[in-house]
Amino acid sequence: MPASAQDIASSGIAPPDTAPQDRREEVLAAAAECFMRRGYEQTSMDHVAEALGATKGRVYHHFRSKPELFFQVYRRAMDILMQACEPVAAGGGTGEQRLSGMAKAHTLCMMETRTFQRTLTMGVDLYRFGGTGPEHKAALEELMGLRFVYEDLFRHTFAAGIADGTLAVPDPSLAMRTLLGALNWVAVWYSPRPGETRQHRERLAEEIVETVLGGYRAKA
Amino acid sequence: MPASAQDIASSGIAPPDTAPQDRREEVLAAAAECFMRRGYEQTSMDHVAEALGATKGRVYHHFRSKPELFFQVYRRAMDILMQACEPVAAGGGTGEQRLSGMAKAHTLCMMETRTFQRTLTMGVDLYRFGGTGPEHKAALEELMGLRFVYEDLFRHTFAAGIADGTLAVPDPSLAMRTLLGALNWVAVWYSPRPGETRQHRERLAEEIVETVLGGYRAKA
DNA sequence: GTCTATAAAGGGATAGAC
DNA sequence: GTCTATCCCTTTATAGAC
Repeated sequence: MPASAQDIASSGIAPPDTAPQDRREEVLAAAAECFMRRGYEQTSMDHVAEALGATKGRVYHHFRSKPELFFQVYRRAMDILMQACEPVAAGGGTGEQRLSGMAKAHTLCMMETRTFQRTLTMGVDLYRFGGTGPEHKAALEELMGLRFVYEDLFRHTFAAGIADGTLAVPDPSLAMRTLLGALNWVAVWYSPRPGETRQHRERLAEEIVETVLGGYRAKA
Repeated sequence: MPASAQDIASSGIAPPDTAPQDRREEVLAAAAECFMRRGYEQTSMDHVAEALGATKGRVYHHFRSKPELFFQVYRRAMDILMQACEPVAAGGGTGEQRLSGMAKAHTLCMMETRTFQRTLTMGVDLYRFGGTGPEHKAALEELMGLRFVYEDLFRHTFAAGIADGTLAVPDPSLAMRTLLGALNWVAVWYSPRPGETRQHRERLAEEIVETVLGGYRAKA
């Protein structure tokens, strides 16, 4: 890393080797961290700035408002999930194999980008409780649409698995919800251990997926 | 009911047939109602007062602060869950039968006190990450303890089911987390339909429990 | 026991300096 | 591109009237 956030902030100018896109990224990551730790309402723009070692001026330069900042974090979270799961969903194998792979990829996202993913969860509440003004209704609708597309990957894979005989659920839509519920909850209780490696996370993800997909009852 | 909240508020005195404990209950119920409708962060003390047809003076007379009010609501939410599941956990039947009954009871709580339960699970995290001062540390610890006791009901039932051969999971603790994750998520996506009855909810709860406990793979 | 009025603090957003 | 200073509104909490 060429320079810390503090260095950049106190210098007042962006170093030549830091692209404008990356400066914006830094603000976005700081916001995700804050939203996860304190929730949306209790996160102030000052908190986000403080996490950057900067002041509000920098945050407002990159994002018009607090809702705007939240929406961008939400969108990024969705992009991460989609890029992780879509290739698996479109790949080869039985329905069960694809679902298994998607579930593992989803779980790893919950572990490795949990600040973004927790913020994503809050977005649902914001939508349902009307926590932001009606002027943002349209933006929220669009983000909810993204979520629906992602969920559809799972619904369709369930349907494919039923068709090829490798999956058995009474209702693909309900199955998608309970599966994603179990996996999304990982972002609530999981926290990385010191010295943890990618291998450890993959192993844990596999154990989680095996537990959930296999069910809890003893096999007759 | 002898008098409405509005009547009491405008009279300025408590009727002789209303015990002080019940007056406090009314405030608590109003707070719970607000937390259910708007979530914790978006609820102001004025909102609670408004729901009572009163002003803040009344709320602050019974509860020191907003965190105090939150803690009391949290405790009530835990009581609801505990009273629903503890009898089933202590009842008869195989481990699988008890777990099944507990899961159904838990799911019904998620549906019927939806936002209430969401405030419960999400709200504690916000406090744990240190938004409030150390003066609430003790109260917070106690509430976390209640949650642990509740989760233990499920852990122990998993262990019992493994012992009697009706359940099969690699790790009871992990199984508890994925199961409660799937069920807690119901509070995120569920919303009651117009004209919905208790019977509809029970049927849906049973379908959810069957999907989760049975697993998603086709049985060989 | 509840109300009105108000103090004190926090936080969103903007303007203009550098 | 970031900072400082500031406006204005909301919210928590308290003081004292009734």
